Amino acid sequence: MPRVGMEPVRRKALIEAAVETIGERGNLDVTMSEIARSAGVSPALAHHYFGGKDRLFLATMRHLLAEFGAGIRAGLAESKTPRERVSAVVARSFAPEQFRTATIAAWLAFYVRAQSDPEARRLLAVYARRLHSNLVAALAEIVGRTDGVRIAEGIAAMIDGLYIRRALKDGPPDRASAIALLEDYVDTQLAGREAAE
Amino acid sequence: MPRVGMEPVRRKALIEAAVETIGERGNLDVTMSEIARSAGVSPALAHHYFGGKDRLFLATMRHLLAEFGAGIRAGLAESKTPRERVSAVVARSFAPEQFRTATIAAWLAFYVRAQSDPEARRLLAVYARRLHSNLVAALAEIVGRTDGVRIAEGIAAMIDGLYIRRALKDGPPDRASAIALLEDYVDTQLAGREAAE
DNA sequence: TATGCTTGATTGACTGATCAATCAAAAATA
DNA sequence: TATTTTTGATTGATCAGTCAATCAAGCATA
Repeated sequence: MPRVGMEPVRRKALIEAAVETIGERGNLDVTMSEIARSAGVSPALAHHYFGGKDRLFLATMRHLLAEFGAGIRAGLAESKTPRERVSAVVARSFAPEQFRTATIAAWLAFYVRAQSDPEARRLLAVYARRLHSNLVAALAEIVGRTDGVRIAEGIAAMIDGLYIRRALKDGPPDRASAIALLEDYVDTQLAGREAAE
Repeated sequence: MPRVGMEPVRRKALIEAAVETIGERGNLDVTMSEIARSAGVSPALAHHYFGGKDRLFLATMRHLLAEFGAGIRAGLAESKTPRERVSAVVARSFAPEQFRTATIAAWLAFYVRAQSDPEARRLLAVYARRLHSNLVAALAEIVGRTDGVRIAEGIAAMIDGLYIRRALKDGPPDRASAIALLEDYVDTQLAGREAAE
């Protein structure tokens, strides 16, 4: 088995196995053995490459955050107007890879983790801040900074709320209705503010 | 020590200790010993009265849900108009007893629990359904059933989102701004819909 | 009023299982 | 042979749950 250059392959396999295992279980009470087995390696190897369970979890969070961030950036890149950028953030937040049952469950589990793990908390705070500033930047061009900040908070709260509520439902996630609810919020808010200017 | 009639006293103390302990830790990885110590009794007594950790957790959830439900009912009782009832639900959702750091953390932990524990899931589903039907009943009187259902979903998502986001912040919860964001959502939505009728 | 019985309350000590982490050694490649 | 990859076996710690024993308060009886 041991060919040279296996490290990045194994790291990736273990991280993806962690997402799946956590997603299936719905929480972080998964063992290193389970994750390793799902990745097709021994538990000892997982320790070898990540140094411990905590660090495997953090690496998994970073992976999820990086994917999410890449999606947002791609969406922003192909948008022309500020209004389109808002829609892009919303749409990418519910992109199929993100709004999957396993991914949603993992996000939720990591939110809880952030309550007690400062590094996990810091990572989530970074994500929240970026999302917020992207939204504010776009919204401020339409309705000014003050209202932009408020609407951005409403959008962010609604996105997170739809995620957490989704975690309690059965069946496949309904992306379309989530996006529709958000778009309706944005439209209604912008209509009200523009009229008030 | 052992006076008769201690059972209800101890049950209550243990449940409240569970909320505090879970709230401090931020997750459900608390031991029976910790909860029992915080309640001032031995771990064995906690097992004696609740039969196990799982059932203590479920009893704790029921306690939280019952308090929440009582708050909502009280708010509805003192409201006259449908619009007031919506505001009452919002305000009571962020009532000081509910929107406390420890309580919020416990809610979040129980949301995760519901991913793997069917009974926990059932309890949360009951709460969600009641909240939804209360909101829809009030909103339908103002904008009709179709829009009422949609706005109710938006409100519920935003409430849950503000809870989960609150869990990541430091310092005391800011109830006022949470309520303001929700009220703004409701006002803007109702204005748009009424105008469209 | 004193005596002893019953019952609920309470605990300390123990057990069995689980799991993260370690390490020395094996296996495969370069 | 030297290096990287990989694992089996082991350890040490943690905890939920159990159980037999203790303790205090009421209750009945004499």
